[in-house]
Amino acid sequence: MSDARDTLFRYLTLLQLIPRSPGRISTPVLKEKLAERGFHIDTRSLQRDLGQKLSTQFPIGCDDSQKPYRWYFDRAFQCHLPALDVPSALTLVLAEEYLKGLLPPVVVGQLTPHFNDARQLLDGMASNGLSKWARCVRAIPNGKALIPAELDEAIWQTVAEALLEQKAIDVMYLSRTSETEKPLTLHPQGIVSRHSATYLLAHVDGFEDLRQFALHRVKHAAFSQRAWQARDDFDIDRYIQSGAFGYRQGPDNVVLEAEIARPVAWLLQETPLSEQQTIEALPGSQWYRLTAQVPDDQQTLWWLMGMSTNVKVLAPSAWRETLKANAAQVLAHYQDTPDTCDMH
Amino acid sequence: MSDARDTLFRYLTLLQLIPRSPGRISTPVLKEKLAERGFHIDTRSLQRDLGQKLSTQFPIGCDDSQKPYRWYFDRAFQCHLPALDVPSALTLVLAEEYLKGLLPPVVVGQLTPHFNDARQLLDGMASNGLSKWARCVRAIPNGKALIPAELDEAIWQTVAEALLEQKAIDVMYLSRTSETEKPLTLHPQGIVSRHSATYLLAHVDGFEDLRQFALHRVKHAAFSQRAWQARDDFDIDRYIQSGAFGYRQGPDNVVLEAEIARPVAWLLQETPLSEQQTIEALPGSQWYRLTAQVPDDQQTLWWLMGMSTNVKVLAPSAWRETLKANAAQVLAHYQDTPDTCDMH
DNA sequence: AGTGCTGCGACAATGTAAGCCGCATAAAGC
DNA sequence: GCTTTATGCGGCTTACATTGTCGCAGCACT
Repeated sequence: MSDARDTLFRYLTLLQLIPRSPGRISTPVLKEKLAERGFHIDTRSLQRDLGQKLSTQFPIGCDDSQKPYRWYFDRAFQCHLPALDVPSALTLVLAEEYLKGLLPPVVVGQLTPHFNDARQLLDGMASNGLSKWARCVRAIPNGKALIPAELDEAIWQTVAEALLEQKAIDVMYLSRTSETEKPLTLHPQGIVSRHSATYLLAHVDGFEDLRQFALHRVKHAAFSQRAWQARDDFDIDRYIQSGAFGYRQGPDNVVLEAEIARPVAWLLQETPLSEQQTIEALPGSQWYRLTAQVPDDQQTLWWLMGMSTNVKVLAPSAWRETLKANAAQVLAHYQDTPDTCDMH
Repeated sequence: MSDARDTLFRYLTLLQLIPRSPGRISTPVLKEKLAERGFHIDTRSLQRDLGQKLSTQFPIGCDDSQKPYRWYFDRAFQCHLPALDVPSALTLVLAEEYLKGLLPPVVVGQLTPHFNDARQLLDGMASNGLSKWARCVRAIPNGKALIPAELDEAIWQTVAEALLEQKAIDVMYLSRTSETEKPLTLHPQGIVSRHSATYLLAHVDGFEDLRQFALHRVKHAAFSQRAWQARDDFDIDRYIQSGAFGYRQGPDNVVLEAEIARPVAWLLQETPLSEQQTIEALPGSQWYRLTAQVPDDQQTLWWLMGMSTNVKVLAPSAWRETLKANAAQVLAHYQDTPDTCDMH
């Protein structure tokens, strides 16, 4: 774009081209990339920019162990333009609280520079006003927080890049059934993060069918020589709804009718089950009548199950039956084995 | 800090001082803030920087309806130094997918410039390689996603700022019980986001006890004249664990023992319930034996309830009894009202 | 040893930044 | 209605910064 001889803008472009610390970029490559963007400058100028101007003002490092020097940004550095405002910073902190329970630590770690920036800003305020933000913001996750699966940082990076740049990858995969590591060549098609585990959707080289690979069972990943095989008919939403992750779901919504206890009524008034939802008080009791259009999926059924005695489902009858059968089965479980092991 | 006469650095500082669009900053104020940071420049230079240099290269606007001109950044603009890498961008997209179901739209909206940045980067890649990132990344939330409560942007901003800068606020609050709006003066102490609703912990002016205020029931908020009342004995974690959000929890962990079905065993092997967890196959069946140290809280109990027939709890006996009683009660519910309304 | 790549110091020509001044405009005060 | 004050803006000048060029020095590879 701009071939304006603006030095400021060239500096900024330069700063944007230097990757964060695990990454590196060499001087000649930088020169080339700058040229691509319309900055045709002499190598010497670039060297001066890096070595004398930028590296004195920014946390920029230089790996001079090999001759085309490699430049990189400090791992923790982050700078936003415009600067973060207070509400945004607080939102970031909240977001981090939530995400820590949802994504593998490494993946959240990918964003630490951003979160650090927010924390720094809030800490800075704290030093004046003494508001200890860390002590006044919490996120309570939805449902039981399982511990996110461990995941190697390099693997996440490789897989993410392969998926987006449409490359095939060679992996060592620890099969769930056989407990042995197998080398595979995969053609990534999608990533699904469910609860606390993250899965790669891909098909194995030479095969046509799509399979799921838990990322934390990938032990090694590298870009492959093989060309990436496309599947243009692939639709991730259709794939998920087809039941691949245990969330089989009818194509249409169903109308849920139920009687709900007062606390549940309050909850649903504030955070509704769906856009179409009505709640009416049932005269002469603490109960309410709920009607809502909800998806016909496992999630909703689980939610109803968790509400246990606080919700009486009236329709659809299939759910009613499922819940009833479930309760009967659970009860049977516990009556089969009487409480001989009571430890009280 | 740096009184280095570096123009680049001054430009950057300047850019950081200009707020995003709802915000505005006037030229004299900018001059003052720059001086605070060690940049003592002539007003004329500042004017030139803004009007001729920056505003041609950046999406910066100027409100010249009143005489000290007011400057602001384009609402959607975001620039990171160093630029986002591909894995980070993908992580941001994933994070947004999750957060959309967890935080009020307005709060997530606070971060849209960040997410936009990521999307832009990925879109840029797509135009080359045609990898439609939007079609290959999904997050499946944990548990039933209720619709996050509506919340006004200005209210979130006011509350966040008040909390962090320790100011009291005047609000109009829609009481849950009386259905009427009441004016209150609050002294914010904390924010808790639970599931899809966000609560302000504060005490009412003149009272000592802490109360929760659902942010979506706050209809109006403004900074108050009154001085903020501190409560230095306040500990948000203790407050939550004391049961304030329906998550009463014993102080100690308990040892959960249970028999679990094969799919659950797989799930827990990948995303454990806790750090201390063992799973052993039970010979001659598809069942496994689980032992885990878990917190004694409602969440865990709910999770067990949701697993229904796939988990048979052996200990602690209190949970066993609870689950059993629950099942009995649910069953009773449905048998009280026989299936006369079956619609099949 | 020769060749090519890279980094670096020096230098001169060019370009630019920034203070200063004066003028124009608009709002506030008398 | 006129002055005062605050701000924006164009132009001028100078000191200073930027940048291409050159020469030299390591270093790797041949």
